Amino acid sequence: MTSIKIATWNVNSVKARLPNVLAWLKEFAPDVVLLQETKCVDDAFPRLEIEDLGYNLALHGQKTYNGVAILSKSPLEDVVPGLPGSAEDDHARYIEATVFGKVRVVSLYLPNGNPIDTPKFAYKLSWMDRLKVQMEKALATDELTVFGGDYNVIPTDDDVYSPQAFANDALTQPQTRSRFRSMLHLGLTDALRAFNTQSHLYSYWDYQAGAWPKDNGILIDHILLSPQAADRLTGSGIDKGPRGQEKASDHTPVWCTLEI
DNA sequence: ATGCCAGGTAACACCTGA
Repeated sequence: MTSIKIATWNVNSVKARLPNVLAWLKEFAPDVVLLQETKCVDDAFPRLEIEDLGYNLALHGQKTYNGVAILSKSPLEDVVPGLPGSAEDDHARYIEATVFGKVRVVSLYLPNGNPIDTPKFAYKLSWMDRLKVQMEKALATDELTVFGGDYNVIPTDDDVYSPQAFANDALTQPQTRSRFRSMLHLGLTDALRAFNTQSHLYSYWDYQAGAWPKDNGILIDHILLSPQAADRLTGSGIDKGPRGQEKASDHTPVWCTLEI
């Protein structure tokens, strides 16, 4: 048996965050990393610096916005970029690959959806519907599957410092939350919650208004596991270290460990 | 509530984020 540590982190530009990312990879030593908001095309990705630390890469980037990636200390197999289900969706928000020869991992960046009275919210909801279809397909196999990323979903009012402040936000709407719950009801396990049941655990703190020192955060980065993966789950948590560093991303990594 | 910070693009302002 081998233990692997899988983490998801929205880095808010991999180029601007490169020193932070490299320092964290060395210190935290994850085996698999799911990145979001890399904000650069694949040719501009800081490939060599990360490969020097022993990682293989699967990239699905775009200019300025979005962009997802998978880093793995194992080779990456059967890489598939893009979320199926819409020909006109050109956002780089989804990539999947097999790592360690047996674990199917997905790095996803679910649309924010604000403001809720615009097509952006409809796009978010339809993207969630398409994601659920992918999850159903994965569950129809017997693979160990890990869906990690920035879901842009605050699952409950216990996952936000001020429910009132987010009452009209796309991240807390009933349509958003019901879709997230329906993913769990497929039989997926929330890796963080399997080992951490206390309320007010956060993975994101706004840059503005002193949100970090005041701990005014929200929990929006999640790792959902297929039953076969959940059977191998041995631990999980949030690594708040990176959020306190200079030039930090506004998100911090969420992680889990699997015995495979 | 908006856009108080941050990043990117492009150009010395504007868009997006959550």
